[in-house]
Parts: sequence; C-alpha cells; structure tokens
Amino acid sequence: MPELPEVELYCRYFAEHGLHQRVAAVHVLDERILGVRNAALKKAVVGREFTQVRRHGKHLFADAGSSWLHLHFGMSGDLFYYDNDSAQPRFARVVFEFDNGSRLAYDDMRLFGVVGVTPGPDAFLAEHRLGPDPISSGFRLPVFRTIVHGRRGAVKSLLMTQEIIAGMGNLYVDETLYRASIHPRRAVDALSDAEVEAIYTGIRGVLKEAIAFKSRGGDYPVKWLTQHREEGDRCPRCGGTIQRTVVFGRTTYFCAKHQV
DNA sequence: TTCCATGTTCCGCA
DNA sequence: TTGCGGAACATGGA
Repeated sequence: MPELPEVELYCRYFAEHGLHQRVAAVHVLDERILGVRNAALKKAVVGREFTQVRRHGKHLFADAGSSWLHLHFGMSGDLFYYDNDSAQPRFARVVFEFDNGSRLAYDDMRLFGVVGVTPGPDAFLAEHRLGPDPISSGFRLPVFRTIVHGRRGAVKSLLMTQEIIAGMGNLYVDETLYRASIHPRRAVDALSDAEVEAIYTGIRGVLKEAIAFKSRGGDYPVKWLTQHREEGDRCPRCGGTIQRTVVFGRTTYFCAKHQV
C-alpha cells in the first residue's frame, strides 16, 4: 500500500510509538530485508533511542544519534507497535525491542522493502537523487513548472519517476490525472500552462486529502477513481467508461470520456 | 493453476 | 542524456 500518504501515516505512527525510549535489542527475522549488514544495523540502533522521524517521498528516516534508520516499504511494508509477543505480525522481518518490553515491528510480506542505515536524510536524498517531496511547503507551482519544462514522454511516467518527484506511485498518479482530466499517456511537452497547473493542484489535493481521511480511519471517497479500478466501471464524475491500459509498465485506469 | 498486486532496479535499444 | 519496454525480485489472494 505504501505511497506518500501511507508513509506519512507510518511516520506519525513511528513518532507516536517509537521515539524517546532506549532500543534494547533488534531482532532480524529475515536478512533479505536488510540494506545493511546485520551487525551494522545493530550497532546503529541498539542502546540508542530514536529522537525524531522524517519523511521524504516514500522514505522514512528515524534519527538514532550518530546515524539514521532508513525504512522503505516496498509494496507491502507496514509498522506495528505492540506489547505482547504473541501480537507479532505474521510477516515481521525486523523487530525493534525497547527497554520496557514493547516492540515496533517492520512487517513486509513481499520483501520488496528495505531496512537500512544512512548517515542522514539529506545524504540519502542526494545519493539517490530523489526529486522534491510534493507536499513539502517548497513545492510551489513554479517549481513544478520548472520540473516539467524540457521533459518528454507520457505524463504518467513523469509523475511516477522518483528522481523527478518523490512519493507518488501507481494509485495516486492515476487519481491525480483523473482529477486533472488528463489522459495518462499525454505527452508532457504538449501540456498547456493551465493543464500543468491542474496537475499540480491535483497532486497536492489528492495527497493531502488522502492523508486527511486515512488519518481519520476513513476509506477513499466513492467519487475517487481508486474506488473504480475495474475495466468497464462507470466514471462517478461524468458517467464515462473506465478503461484499463498499461503505462510505464503499470496497470493504469482512466476515464475514457473526461480524461483527454 | 494462472493472473495480479499502492515498488525499484537493471539491461538493452532508440 | 532521456525515455521506454521487459524482466527480475518474493509472496499471497482471488
């Protein structure tokens, strides 16, 4: 599930449960999830406490003093905090055990995520050349226009590329273009100024609204495309037909009538 | 049994 | 340099 809104919620969850208590032990249940050596992970966090969390795009960072824990959630990553050992989630890959016996589990069924260590978020972003985070305060319309300028190819590909904008994935890109009434395969260099602005507004709106209602425990509104990801479904906005195709190697849904 | 899944990376080709 | 298609990774659910 984890795109930017989900990782934002994980970030808040980590901040609520995982900070300001000493890490007594780290249990690595499956080494395939590690982006660092097991010993290096333990050295970085055991005996320390996490003091703050940060998020950039789909990446979460927790300050462990001399270095930071880095979490990426792949396709199925999640966090679970619990007291009773019997509550350990089924696909727990790494478990952080605190002094008081409580635990924070990194759970990831499909193992596409990463649990790693980095000198810091800024170094990580530079090393991986990640683009700006689209809900950060600095991500204004002129910034987005600069990003779009000089690029080619399908607009969906642009929005999916983490080196260009960090945090959007298949679901929210489709939702954004649906809201902006832009066909996912439209050429970036053929977008009008008004269309670029519509996409910018769509990105911010979709992501912020998703965070807002997910944080309240709600589901996506029925008016959202994500509730209609099925070939032949009716568009809740215009009554058009929902079509399925493949863009950027990913299953893509759009309304054949109002997304031009 | 087969297909599909909210992600990323690497490779070859234009 | 940029963009894109395809394959690979690992696992469970429909």
